[in-house]
Amino acid sequence: MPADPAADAAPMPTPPGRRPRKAAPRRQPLSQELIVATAMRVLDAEGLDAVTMRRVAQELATGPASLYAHVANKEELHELMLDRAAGEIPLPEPDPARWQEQIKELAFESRRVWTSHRDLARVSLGSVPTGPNLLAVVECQLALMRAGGVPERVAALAVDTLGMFIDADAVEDTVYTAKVGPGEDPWAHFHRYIAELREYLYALPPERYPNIARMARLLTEPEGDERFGFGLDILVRGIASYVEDGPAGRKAV
Amino acid sequence: MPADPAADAAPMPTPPGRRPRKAAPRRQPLSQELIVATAMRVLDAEGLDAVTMRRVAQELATGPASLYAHVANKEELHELMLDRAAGEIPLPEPDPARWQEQIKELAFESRRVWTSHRDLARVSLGSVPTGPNLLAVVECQLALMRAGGVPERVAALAVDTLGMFIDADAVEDTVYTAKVGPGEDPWAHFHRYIAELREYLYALPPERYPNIARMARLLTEPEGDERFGFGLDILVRGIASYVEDGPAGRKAV
DNA sequence: ACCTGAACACCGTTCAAGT
DNA sequence: ACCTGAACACCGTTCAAGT
Repeated sequence: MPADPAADAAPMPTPPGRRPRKAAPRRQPLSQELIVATAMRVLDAEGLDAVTMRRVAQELATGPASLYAHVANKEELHELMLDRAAGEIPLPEPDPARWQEQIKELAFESRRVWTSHRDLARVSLGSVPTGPNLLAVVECQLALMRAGGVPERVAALAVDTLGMFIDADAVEDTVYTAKVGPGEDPWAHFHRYIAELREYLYALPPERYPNIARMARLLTEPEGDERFGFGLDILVRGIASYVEDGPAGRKAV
Repeated sequence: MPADPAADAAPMPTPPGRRPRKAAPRRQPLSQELIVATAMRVLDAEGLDAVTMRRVAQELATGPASLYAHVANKEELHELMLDRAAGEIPLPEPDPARWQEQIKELAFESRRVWTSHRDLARVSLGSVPTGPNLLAVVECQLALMRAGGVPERVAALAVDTLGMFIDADAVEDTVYTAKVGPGEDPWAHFHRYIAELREYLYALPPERYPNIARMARLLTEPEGDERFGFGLDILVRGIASYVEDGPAGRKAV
C-alpha cells in the first residue's frame, strides 16, 4: 500500500495558518447566498434527494432551524438552486437569419446545464420560472422567435412547450443516474439498466405486443443526444410553420 | 346547529348486518391487488405525496412492514398504480386514413386519465413503461404510426417524445392542484396562482425583460387544453413530415 | 435581528420473532 | 408463507428561548 499521509490518519489539530475543513468553517455569517451555494455542492455530489434542510444545515455546521431565517422552505431552496444553475446558460444575441439554429443551440445548452447538475431538472418541471436568470432565458427565447417572425401568440405557447420538452428530457436522462454514490460513475448504472430493459422487451409475447417486440432494439437504442435532437427538430419545424411573411423573412432548412 | 346523528357521536359497536367502516375491514388477505387499489383511493383523495407505505398500511389496518411481502418498495407501488391507471385509457383500432387524428385523440385520452388521478403523472415522467397496460398504450401508438406510414426509426423516437410531452403537460397542470385537502376544489388554488403570476410578470422591469413584460397576458392566459392542443399539433405535424410514400399514403391537413 | 435546541409529527426499510 | 412489533436512521417545520 503506498504511503498516503492524508488517508485514514487520526484526527489532527488544525495547523497554524490553515483553516479546519468542515467543523466551524463559518467566519462569514449565514446568508441565502451561502446556503444556496452549499446546497449546490450537496446536489452535485449526491443528487437532489440529498439536498434536505437538515443535510445543508449540517454542512454549514448548524441546525436545520437556522436556515428558515433566509429561505422560506425546502421548495424555495430548490427553486433558488435552479435559478442559480440557469445563470450558467449562455444567451446568444438574436440573429434573425439564424433564429431556428439559435433556438436549438439554446435548448442544447439548457439541457447541458440541467444534466450537469444531477437530477436538478426535476425541480424545473414542477415550477413556473420566476427567478431572474430563468426569466432571462425565457426572454431570450421570446426575442429569438420574435426576431424570426413567429407570431406573439405562437411564441408564448412555444416557450411553454419547449421548456416542457427540455425539462422532461433532462429528467428522463438523469433520473436513473441520480442515486449513485459520489465515487461511482453515474452513467454506468444507466447503461446497465438500458441493457436489462432491452432483454425484457425482447422477451415480451409478440402476439400481444408485435410492434414493441419487433422494434425492441430501436426503442432502447438511441442515446440521449439523438432523441433530444429529433424531438427538438420536430418542435422547431412546427413552430416555424407558423412564421408569417414579416421583417426577417423565412429561412431555408 | 342541525341535529346530525352521525356527526361527533361517541364510538358505537357495529350493528348486526353492517360491516365496520375502517377497523379490521379485512376478511380478504393482503394482496398486491388490494394494496394497489387502496393506494389509488389515497391518491385520488389526497395526492401522490400522501401515498406512503405507512399511510397505505394504516388504511389496511396493518403495519408498514406487511406491505413488503407483496411490493418491493414505494417506487414499485407507485409504478403499479400508474399501470393500473393506464388500463383506463381507451385504445382505438388503427384506421390508416385517420392516423394523425387517432394519435391526437389517444394523447388527449392519456392526459385526461393522468390528470384525473391528481399528480400521478409525476410517476410516469421518471420511469420507463414496463407494465402490461402501459406497454399496451405504447404498442397502440406504434401501430397507429406504422399504419400511417411513419418509418420505424421515427416512430420509435416519436413514442418517447410524445410520452414526455403528455407526461410533462399533465405534471404542469396538476402540480399546483396536488396539495389541497380532500374537501376543497383543487382548481381554485391553481387559478389564484395564475392571477398572482400575471401580476408578477406585469411588475417586471420592462427594459430588462421587454418581451415578457409586453406578453405577460399571453404567457399566462392559455388554459391547459389549448396549450396541450398546440404542442400536440406541432409534434404530429413534425412526425407526419417524415411519412414516406407507402401503403397508407399521405393525409391532407 | 439572527440563531439555536428541542420537540412534534412524520418518513422508508429491515429484521428477528411469531403464527 | 405470511404477517407483525419494534427499531434504525432519517425527514420538514415550528417555537420558545437565547444572544
